[in-house]
Amino acid sequence: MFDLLKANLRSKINLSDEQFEQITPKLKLKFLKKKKDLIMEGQVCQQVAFVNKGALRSYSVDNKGQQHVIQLAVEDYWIADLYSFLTQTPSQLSIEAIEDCELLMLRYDDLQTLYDKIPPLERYFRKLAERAYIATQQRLNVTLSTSAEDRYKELIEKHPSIVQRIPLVHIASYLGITPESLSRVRKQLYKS
Amino acid sequence: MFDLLKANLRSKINLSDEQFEQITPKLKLKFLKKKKDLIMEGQVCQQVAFVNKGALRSYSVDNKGQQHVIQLAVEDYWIADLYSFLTQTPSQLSIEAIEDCELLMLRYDDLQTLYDKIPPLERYFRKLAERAYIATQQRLNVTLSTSAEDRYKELIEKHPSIVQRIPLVHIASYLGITPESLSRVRKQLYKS
DNA sequence: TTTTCTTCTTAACATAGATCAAGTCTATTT
DNA sequence: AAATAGACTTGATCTATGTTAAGAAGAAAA
Repeated sequence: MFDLLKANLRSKINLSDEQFEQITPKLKLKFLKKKKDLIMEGQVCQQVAFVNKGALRSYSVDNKGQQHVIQLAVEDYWIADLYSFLTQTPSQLSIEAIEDCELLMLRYDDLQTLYDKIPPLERYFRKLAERAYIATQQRLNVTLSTSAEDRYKELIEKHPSIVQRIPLVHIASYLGITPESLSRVRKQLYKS
Repeated sequence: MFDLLKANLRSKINLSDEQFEQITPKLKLKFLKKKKDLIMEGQVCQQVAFVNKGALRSYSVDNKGQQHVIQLAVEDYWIADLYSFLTQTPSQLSIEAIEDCELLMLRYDDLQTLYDKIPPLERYFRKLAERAYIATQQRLNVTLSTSAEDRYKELIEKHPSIVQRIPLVHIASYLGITPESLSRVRKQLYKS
């Protein structure tokens, strides 16, 4: 049950078995059915979720009612509305299961306590935040500088499994284009 | 010389004078003239810079030779090519002074050592990375969901000083539009 | 099996913003 | 003072992507 997370932590920091055993009691296993919400806009995001199994998306809704996929998460990723989680203010995002999910939930207060008890854990989340920042900056850069077609190609290269698992609507939204456009892009790609 | 940084650190973490005095010897003051580069594409980013005075931009160059502003930094901000800095691989970004600058430079190795000596400093950079991640995610969200005009309006609201100080070309690039388009957006805004 | 969703595709038309090409107005250099 | 460069604007035209609308094919529900 904790194997995936343990391996993930240990790939980035030094963590003794005792330290890991201080963490596990704080982790709550949660099952979430496809289409169900993990959090909804307006709630305070109290927990971060580590994905043991399944796939989820976080998305915002703009003033025209359109959804925009902010993050896609599959096994071995964390997902949360970090803004809400860190500031403990109501969420502007919603998170929804795209497939049936098995999640490990970690509460805000517990995490703060663990930071003080286990310095390597704070290092882990520092690194995680840094990587997430870099990745988002690169995504922004790609969004500003390349065509829809190139963005799709890049996604295929970087995350081929996502392209296969996740419905086209959500991928299109993640790329910042309409499903219709993505469909045309695909058609174009098959030609050549 | 260290007042701005000290205040900044202390607004986010608890830090004793002794701890701060462990940090200062590692900070090197650097003056950078307008239009000069802090780092150029291809170099490894060895240091992060805290801006005491002035303004800088980091930017990428795409395969058509077009520049894209990734980050704008003024007083009280940090700037670096974080990807290069964290992975210690050659930079894909360049950083250039938009105005004459006074910077405090902190080396990668020194920072790693300081993390071990001063846990609050690691906390500071964890928080910094988290905020940067959130801000970039929101910027991406805005870029994907709103018109050039609305993005410009939002920038004026969030960072009015930047809009006044920084040349239009760079603001346009930061917003992901051409200078011509931004000029038209401005014209449109003055009308109403 | 029939009906109803989902997911994806296709086509015709509309538009925000890009591109290309000048031109103005200041500031800086010579 | 003249010349050059920098910062911004304006207009005409073009294009990638959005919008609207419809339909196909498979999956799920009834």
